[in-house]
Amino acid sequence: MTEAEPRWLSDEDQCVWRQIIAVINMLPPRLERELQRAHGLSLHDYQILVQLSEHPDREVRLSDLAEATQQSKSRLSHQMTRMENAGLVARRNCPTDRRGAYAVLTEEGWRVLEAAAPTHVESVREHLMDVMTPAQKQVVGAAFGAVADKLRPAARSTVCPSLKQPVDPSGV
Amino acid sequence: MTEAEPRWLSDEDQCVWRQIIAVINMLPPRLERELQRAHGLSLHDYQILVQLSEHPDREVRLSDLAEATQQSKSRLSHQMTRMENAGLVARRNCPTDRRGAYAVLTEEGWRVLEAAAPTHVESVREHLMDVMTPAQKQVVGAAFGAVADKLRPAARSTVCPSLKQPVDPSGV
DNA sequence: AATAGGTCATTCAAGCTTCAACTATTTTCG
DNA sequence: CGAAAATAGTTGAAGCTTGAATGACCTATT
Repeated sequence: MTEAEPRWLSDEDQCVWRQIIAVINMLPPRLERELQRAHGLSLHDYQILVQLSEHPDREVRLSDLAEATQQSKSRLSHQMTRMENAGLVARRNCPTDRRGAYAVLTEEGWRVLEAAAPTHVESVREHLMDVMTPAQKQVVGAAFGAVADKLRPAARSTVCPSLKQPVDPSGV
Repeated sequence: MTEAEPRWLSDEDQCVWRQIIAVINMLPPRLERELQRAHGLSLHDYQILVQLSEHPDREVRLSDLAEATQQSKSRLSHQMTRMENAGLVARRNCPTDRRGAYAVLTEEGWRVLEAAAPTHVESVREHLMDVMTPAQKQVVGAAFGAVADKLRPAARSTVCPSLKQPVDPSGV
């Protein structure tokens, strides 16, 4: 693609976009392979374990979990089934809403997460965080924060009580 | 996720990492849905069409194409089969290396790309480029260029020169 | 010229993701 | 109230991705 016609991307923007998409294409597979080899977990498994571990009683409503991990309910449902079969999580019916259910972290799931976390963090450092300067990281954080906010289904940012204790800005 | 024992992530890094992964999780599906609805193309289809369109004779060796689009040969092979069936590309045997093959952009593929490009560019703008300030874009380009370079098997840098000049992050 | 070892590309099977359809429950509101 | 609409979550089938295995060909070394 070359011609500059209506609302095209400038050369600089084009270049930035290609770097971003290259990272999007390469980073998750790399992290996943390392997680997989070392602990038999997928990246999505890991993200779910992390979410659960950070919530009171290590349980989260499925809808909230789907939103927190940026995936469809359908996918989460399949994912849950797999992780349930692997013994990492369990489902629990919601007493106050009979449609609903909680995902609960099992003891096993907690242990696996504890074991996997250091390796995974090391991967993230090696391939991402240690490659950027502190100043770059700060700008990237701000820029991607804005992008992510705009991508998120805007509705319920402050509503749902079962999510989010206040405090820690890093802790979603 | 609590103890800080080995090499953990700082709160700031943690926060940056979560923004990045949120974008990685949300951006491609969003762009893909818009491309799909408007032109029946997947993001990977589009990336391949773009690559081909930019090469002499609109053809590229499959290995090179796989590398340029950051995917495995296996995946590309399946992808090619699908796109061939859709009439977007064709395969051509390499005359000088009988193991090899070229992917060639068809007339149809070119037309589809021409039709899809404006919409897709608009999506990229809307969800990504227009959300970042020029200064942010520059820093993100440089940072992700470094990350991508380190993730790539061996190859050369693809950071365009304009991104390499340092930037004052306070001006962001 | 022979052979060992590399590269190019495809195939298969298993697993994962997507989308639409579906059940069951709760909420809205005329 | 009671019908319509919205929400929570699941399911199934089709399609896509992955990783290992394979076949075919090239290249370096001897």
